[in-house]
Amino acid sequence: MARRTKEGALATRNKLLDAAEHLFQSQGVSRTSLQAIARRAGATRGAVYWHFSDKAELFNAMIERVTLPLEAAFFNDAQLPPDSAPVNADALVNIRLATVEALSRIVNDAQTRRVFEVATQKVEYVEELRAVRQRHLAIRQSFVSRFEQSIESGAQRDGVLLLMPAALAARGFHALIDGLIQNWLLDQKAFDLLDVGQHAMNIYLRGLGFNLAADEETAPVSQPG
Amino acid sequence: MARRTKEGALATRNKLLDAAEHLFQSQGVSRTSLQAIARRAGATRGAVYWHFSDKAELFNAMIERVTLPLEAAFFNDAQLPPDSAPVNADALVNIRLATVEALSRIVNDAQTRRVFEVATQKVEYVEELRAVRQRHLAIRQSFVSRFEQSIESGAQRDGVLLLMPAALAARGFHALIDGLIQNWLLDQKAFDLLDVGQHAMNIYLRGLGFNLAADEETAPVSQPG
DNA sequence: CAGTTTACATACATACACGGATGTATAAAT
DNA sequence: ATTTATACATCCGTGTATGTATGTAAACTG
Repeated sequence: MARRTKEGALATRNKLLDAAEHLFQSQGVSRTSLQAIARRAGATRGAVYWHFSDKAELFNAMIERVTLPLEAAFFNDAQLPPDSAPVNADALVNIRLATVEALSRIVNDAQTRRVFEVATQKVEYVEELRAVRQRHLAIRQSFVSRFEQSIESGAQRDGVLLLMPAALAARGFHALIDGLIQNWLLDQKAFDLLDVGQHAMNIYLRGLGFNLAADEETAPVSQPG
Repeated sequence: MARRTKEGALATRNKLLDAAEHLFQSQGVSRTSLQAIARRAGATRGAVYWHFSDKAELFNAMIERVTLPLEAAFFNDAQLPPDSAPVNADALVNIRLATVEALSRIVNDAQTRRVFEVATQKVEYVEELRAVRQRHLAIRQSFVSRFEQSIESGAQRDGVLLLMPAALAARGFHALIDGLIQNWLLDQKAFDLLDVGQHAMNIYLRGLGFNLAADEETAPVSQPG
């Protein structure tokens, strides 16, 4: 066979990535051959090598297919149009909403969950995947920076005296969320990610010095009845 | 050559595990052959197969060589002899001390750090390593349970009204510490694990409702001058 | 409609890794 | 002093992954 059409080619590409997701999840990345990926996608290794230069690039594409939209959502929702509430200065609320939405997506979207599981448990981050690691670190840094800004501006707005430099507080906040996600992915029925996530987040912010009593109702979204 | 002596055999075994640690760290578990491990240890695959049935068992032995003493230290230090202070009822202080010591060990002991790095970044948790995963989950659960008890008893002792069920609060606490460790391992010069760890821990506990002002001096250990 | 490019499929050459079989020198038991 | 089990070393057969080279039909181009 050969070239079907440009849309057909893109469909093939997506099928390959779909197959990779599932196989990586069940067998791990290193034990999954390109042959197996191609077979599951109803194609051959020829198709794989046409779309991707090697397994590392395929892996990278698989990750980005999920994380790019997720990052966009995060950075858009975080600076959402201040039409719902005039308090657009309260960056802390934005962060909390965005965090809840991220947790929610991990819980509810199977593909996101699958890819996260692969990225955290089913792959070895060695030299070959240096690019992925670098990107991961960069994204993490941008998250932490955003947290830092939000915490700092929130503290100034509310006249809160932070008990810890904002930069370090942001590290802790990120680690808390990240740790919850990773632990939940390891044993998904051990606890309710949404529930524990929201509570823990509020506890941490309260411990930082914020008084969340006022907007307490804002945080537990997705339960408006 | 052949049987040197029982001590010699144990030395060989340890050399094999040492070699495995370093090779796993730099190349990942799956890309490291038993042949390479043997070579680095100054032995051959024969020695490997004598001491371990396969790579999974070798990996498991490598993990346990570090985690078994660490667990013992944690569960001993946590219920340390109440001679230094008569307040042995304050389980919260014990937990905080044990946590700081654990972080400290990760920062200061190269071998512990190495094995943690392998366990979190350089291995794929697939069927073959189910035993390791099960053990990991069990240990985590015992940690969380201990946290839960400490939080609950601490709250009762201090008359603190917890803003969250102790079981969930413990999940959050564990996720915070675990997340900090994992993030630090990913980029060890991004922040100071001891510093951020202690601050974040105190912030979280304060957010839970505890007033740590009294024993605040107890927490920032390892800085007595 | 002929040529070119695209989107794959097929075939092959190379390269290891694994596990098991077998060999063997030495320590320990008798 | 034998015997025996131990602690390895060496060799080999088999399976399988990777990368590349080449074949080819369909789509696009002019």
